[in-house]
Amino acid sequence: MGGPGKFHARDVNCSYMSWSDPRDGGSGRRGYHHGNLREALLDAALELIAAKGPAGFTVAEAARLAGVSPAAPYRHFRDADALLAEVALRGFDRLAEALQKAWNGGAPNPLSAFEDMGRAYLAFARNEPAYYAAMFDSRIATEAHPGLQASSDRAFNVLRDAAEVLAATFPKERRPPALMIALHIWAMTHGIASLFVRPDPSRRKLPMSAEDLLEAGVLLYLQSLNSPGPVQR
Amino acid sequence: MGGPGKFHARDVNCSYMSWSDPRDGGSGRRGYHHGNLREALLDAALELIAAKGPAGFTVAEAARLAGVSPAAPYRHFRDADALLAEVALRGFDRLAEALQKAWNGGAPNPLSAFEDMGRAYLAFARNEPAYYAAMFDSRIATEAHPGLQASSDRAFNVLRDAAEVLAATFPKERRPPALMIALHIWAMTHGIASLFVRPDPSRRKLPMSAEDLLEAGVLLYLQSLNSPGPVQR
DNA sequence: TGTACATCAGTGAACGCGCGTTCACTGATGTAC
DNA sequence: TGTACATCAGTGAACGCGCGTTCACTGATGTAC
Repeated sequence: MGGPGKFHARDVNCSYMSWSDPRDGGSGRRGYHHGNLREALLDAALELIAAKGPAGFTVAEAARLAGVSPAAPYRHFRDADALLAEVALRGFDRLAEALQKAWNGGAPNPLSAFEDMGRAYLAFARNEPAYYAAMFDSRIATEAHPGLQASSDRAFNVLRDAAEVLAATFPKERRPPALMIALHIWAMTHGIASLFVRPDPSRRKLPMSAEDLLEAGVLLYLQSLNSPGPVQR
Repeated sequence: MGGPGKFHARDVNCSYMSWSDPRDGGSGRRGYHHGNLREALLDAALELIAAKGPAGFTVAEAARLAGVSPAAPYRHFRDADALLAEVALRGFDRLAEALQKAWNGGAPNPLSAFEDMGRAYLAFARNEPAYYAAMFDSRIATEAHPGLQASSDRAFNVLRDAAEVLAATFPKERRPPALMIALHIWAMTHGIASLFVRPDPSRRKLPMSAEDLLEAGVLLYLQSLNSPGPVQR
């Protein structure tokens, strides 16, 4: 497995720079103190989750990946769940950031910005399966870890705010609440991401690109907001 | 934990009758041969998954629940994954059955039958979390276990056939393919079920009933199929 | 009806393994004076 | 600038545990004759 030294940061995320202690001159050796163990453990957890699913992560192996004794992680995390919860929290932050960036203030226009957000969600599921699994698959109870709920809400609120702007472009009569629109779009997007996109053993095949499927679905859904009346039976 | 004897069938599923060997006169004792070990192991797996998630299931504990030595399961399943795959397969069969029943041949009319199917999907996620987790959450690769893919397809085809019938009730011009409709509805339903319905530690709160959310979403989506033209910007 | 035999489901002991967590400890860091 | 000391991050050995899997076995079942 990749790279020199005992660490395996590889393509896990962007905090590679923090893996080697700045004080060791970049040689890869370190002294008694790791210097960045907390970050290193979070990176190791990501790598393990990506490789074996959220259940395949263990504190002992994360410590080994970080080149540290099995007792060391307990200086930074109360237990395995606390570490996983922190991974999930950071995942929500990254997702919120990605969605925010894709929405881009509603430019060039709310609809296409909205579609961009959907694509960003799928891209996140595809490119960050470890975060995605920690956020949605895992044994972590959202309520049990303070901050996690807030972080999750922050990500959803990006979607909700966008839905608010988008909804305002549609005729007012019979328009459903923006919150509901946001929930529908989230559910469809999340369903597509979970069933067809994330690189999991249980991923399903799809006779078209997931992006196209989502775009068509969102367009059809939103089209109804222009529709004059209720569906006819 | 419940009930007399060493077995814990409880409310796991309907095969309770098979737990006690018919040859022991219902006393709960059994001889050297279990008589229904395969079924008992599947039931035990369901119970364990329900209690601790798909990762919390182990062959040894399933054997213990079934009142049998840890080596016995290997007479019936090659390994733990084979057992889990069988659980998933049966889950798809049960889901297909539930959807078929809810669809009820499209009666009383395609739209309301379609809505009933959606509710049946949510009910399945709510009431059979163990099956649901084994089917969608797990480490089981659909392709690796013959029959599993077919079983999964069978369930989806119920939805697809229904979409076919439903689509035929809408104006033909600009109507998307029934397969696509089915995928959109599946994704939205699955998203709602996964995020808001299944009783998991990571379930989210919802400001309305999941059933109402889904019904509104499906109605809005289908409404667009009556709509005269593409969405206006 | 009885007997010999093949089949096969379950036994129980054993193996090596990795886990989570604890503990008293130790070595590095940084700060007060 | 130097020294004493508090703080704290990481050590390494140990614990008890449960796991998956194997093995030669044994007892029950059913079948041939």
